[in-house]
Amino acid sequence: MNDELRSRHVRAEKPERILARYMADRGLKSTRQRSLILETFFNAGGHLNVEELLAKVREEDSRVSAATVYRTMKLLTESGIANARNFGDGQTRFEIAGEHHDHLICTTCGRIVEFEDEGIEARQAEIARAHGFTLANHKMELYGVCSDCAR
Amino acid sequence: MNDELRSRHVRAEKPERILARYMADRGLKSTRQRSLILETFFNAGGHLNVEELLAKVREEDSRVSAATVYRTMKLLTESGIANARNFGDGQTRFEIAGEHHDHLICTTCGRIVEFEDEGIEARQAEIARAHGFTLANHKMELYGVCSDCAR
DNA sequence: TTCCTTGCAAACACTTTGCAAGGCC
DNA sequence: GGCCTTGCAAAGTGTTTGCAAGGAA
Repeated sequence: MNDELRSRHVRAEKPERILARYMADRGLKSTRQRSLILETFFNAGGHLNVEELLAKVREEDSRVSAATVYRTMKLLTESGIANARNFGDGQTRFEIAGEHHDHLICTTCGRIVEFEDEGIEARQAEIARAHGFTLANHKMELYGVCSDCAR
Repeated sequence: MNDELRSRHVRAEKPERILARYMADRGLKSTRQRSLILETFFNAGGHLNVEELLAKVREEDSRVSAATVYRTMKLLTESGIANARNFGDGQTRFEIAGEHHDHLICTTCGRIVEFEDEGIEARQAEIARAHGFTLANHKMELYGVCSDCAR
C-alpha cells in the first residue's frame, strides 16, 4: 500500500502527467508558460483568481499574459485538474480538483475556512439518487460572521 | 392560527409591504416600474436572471429598460426580499428570499430541481458553530446528470 | 416644487478571441 | 517545417453609472 491511499480522495496520477496525457491525446503542446502556470497554481494550493495567479506567475516570468492564464486554466479545467468556482464577487476562482472541500465564508472580513463533512456528502448522494440524478460534484458555501468579526 | 404559519419559513409580511417600508425609511419612491418588476418576479416564482425577467416585464410594458431591472433587483436584494445567486453560467439569478432551497442542476440540459433537507441544514449549523461562525445563510448546489439525459 | 427615478448610452470589469510572431515536436 | 501557442489589442459578456427628461410626494 502506498502513501497516496491515505488521502480520502485518491489521486491516481500527478497533475503534470494527467495534463501531459490530455494534451498528447489531442495534439496540444507542453510549453514553458503552461508548466509555470500549473506549478504556480499547485504551489499556491488553488483558490486563486486569474489576477492573483497572474501576479504570482509574473514573479517568475513577467512577460506572461492574462490571456494565457485564462487559456491555461480552461485547459486545466477541461482536463479535470482544476475546478472553476465562483463566489459572489464576479471573479472566477480555481481550486485543485480532488481536493474538493466546502467553504465557510465570513461576510464581514472575507475570510474563507475550508471544511469537509462526510455526513453531508453522503446525504447529498442520497438526495441526488432520489431525484434520479447521477451526481458529479457539488458546491456548498456557508455565509456568516466569524468569531473575530463578531466582537 | 392563520394560513401563513403553515409554511415552513414563516413570512411575516407581504413583500410589497416590506419594500414599501424599506423605501419609505429612506425617502425612495414607489413607481410603476418597481411595482411591475416586483410583481413579475414573484409571479414567476423567482429563479430568473435579468434577461428573463426583463423579457417578462416587457410583455406588460415594453419601455422598461434593463438598467431599471438591475437597479430594482438591487433594491429587492438590499431590502431582503430577494437573494442573488449565481450558478456557473456568469449571470446572476434571483430567488425569493425566505423560500430558500438548494438545487440539483443537470449539467447536460440545465434543468434545475429544488430541494430542502433538514438534516443537512442542521449539520451546516453545527459546522458553522464549531468554527466560531454565526451562520447567516448558505448555498448548496449538486451537479450531475438527470435521468432524462442519462438515457 | 423638490427630489427621486427612468431610459439611454457610455463606462466598467472580467473574459474571450483574432492575428501575426514565436516556439514545440 | 508544420502546426500549436503566445502576447497584444480589440471585441464580447453581464452589469453599473452619468445625465437630462420625466414622475412621485
